[in-house]
Amino acid sequence: MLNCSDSALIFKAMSDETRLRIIDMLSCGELCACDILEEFAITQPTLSYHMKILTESSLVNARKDGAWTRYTLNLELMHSLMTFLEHITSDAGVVKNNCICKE
Amino acid sequence: MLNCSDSALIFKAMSDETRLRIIDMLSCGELCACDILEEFAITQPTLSYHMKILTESSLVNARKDGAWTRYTLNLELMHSLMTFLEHITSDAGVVKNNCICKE
DNA sequence: GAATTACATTGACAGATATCTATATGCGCG
DNA sequence: CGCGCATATAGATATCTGTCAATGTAATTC
Repeated sequence: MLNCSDSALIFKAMSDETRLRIIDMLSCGELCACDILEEFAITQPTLSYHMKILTESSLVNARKDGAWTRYTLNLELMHSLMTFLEHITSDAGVVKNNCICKE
Repeated sequence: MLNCSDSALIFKAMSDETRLRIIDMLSCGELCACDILEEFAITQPTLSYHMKILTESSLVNARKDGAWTRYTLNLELMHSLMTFLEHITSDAGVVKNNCICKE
């Protein structure tokens, strides 16, 4: 189960429109950086920077294939994130030992 | 339905551990700033800054009650956000006209 | 009405972020 | 090997973020 600290880092990775659109694209299947780059008005190093943030947060998996880097969405983590959201929005409380309503 | 631009702003508001813990606390019910402040090792102006980010993103509603400001969670927006997450992780694609898998 | 409580605003500042240009790395091919 | 393509890294820079101390504002209480 994700905690608030881990989730904050994941949400930070998702706090950029470009990166959300990349996630949306990857939901359709594996893509290489050059496929993604075509869809945006950004330079190649900027995309590389965004992909690094997405992979370091584990939201996206990277796989080397010759000269290409193939990216896929980490659906498992996305689902964990949705579970986390359900918990912090219900009075179950993720931070059970810290939630003042439990005192 | 939320788009990537709106959602990015909401995720930015959620990209901080303190703010996630505040959301978790509010899932138990209405709280005033002083109740929340007690749970953190931050100063009152810093909490005020975080509450402003949460309310401006519409994740949290603020209500004046005499000297107190009472905060509640905007569950409707949280649910919209979960729906958005489900969409960008399925090949339905939020950015339908932009998703390269549709070309 | 003076003191206290609850909260917001301001100004300062260190550190993080997003972007670019320039350059490096590493693979495949002729 | 040497060239071109795909991607990463480095360096520079402008802007944004989170935090604090100090101060302001408005309601409450005595």
